[in-house]
Amino acid sequence: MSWTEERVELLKKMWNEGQSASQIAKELGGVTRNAVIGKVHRLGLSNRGAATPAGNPAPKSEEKPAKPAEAPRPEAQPAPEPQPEPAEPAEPAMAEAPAAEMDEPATAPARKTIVPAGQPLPPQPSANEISPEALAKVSEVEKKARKLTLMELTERTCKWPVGDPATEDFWFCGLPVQPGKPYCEAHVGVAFQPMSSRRDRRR
DNA sequence: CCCTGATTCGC
DNA sequence: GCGAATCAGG
Repeated sequence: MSWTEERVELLKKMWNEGQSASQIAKELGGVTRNAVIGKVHRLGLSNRGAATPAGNPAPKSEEKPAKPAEAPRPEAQPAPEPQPEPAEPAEPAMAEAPAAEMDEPATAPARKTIVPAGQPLPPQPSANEISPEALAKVSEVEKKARKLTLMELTERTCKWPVGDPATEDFWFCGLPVQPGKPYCEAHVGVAFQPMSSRRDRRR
């Protein structure tokens, strides 16, 4: 494979979108993440987002230059979602091991709830007594989600479903999973409850 | 272990 | 110019 203009453009686009080199490499195909990084450097766009092409008095601190507004107001609207029904809350918190491996692509908590696709969002973590923080983190992370389809999921992509499976507006988080877990950090936070207020199971 | 980008250097 | 190997870090 060679760096055609199209490929370079896609590279630039994705790089500036904040995609990682490996993700870009996968997307392009035929190249490794090293190739991507190498190209990125040769193109001279190593510091993405921080558009400092022409001799600009580079900012001394580098943090999140490409993030204009994002003030996590803990009291602004951590409001998750109104639960339509008591439904199924989170995931099996079990002990520690949620029966990890299943070669099935469908390892997600996808509920086949027959909800009248109107506006309720059943598969969400439904606000329980989970840390409002964790919930806020989830809604925040969903913006950065890779929005993968079922087939795009791998052993290392977060399998948290977002949206209504009955509509087109459905996808999987897809962010890097927490090693050993089926979800990314944010979703692990809501999926595995600290096992409190969970004793309704009086077997 | 998984991942990230950065650099080097033979090709 | 290219990218594998390596480095440095999370």
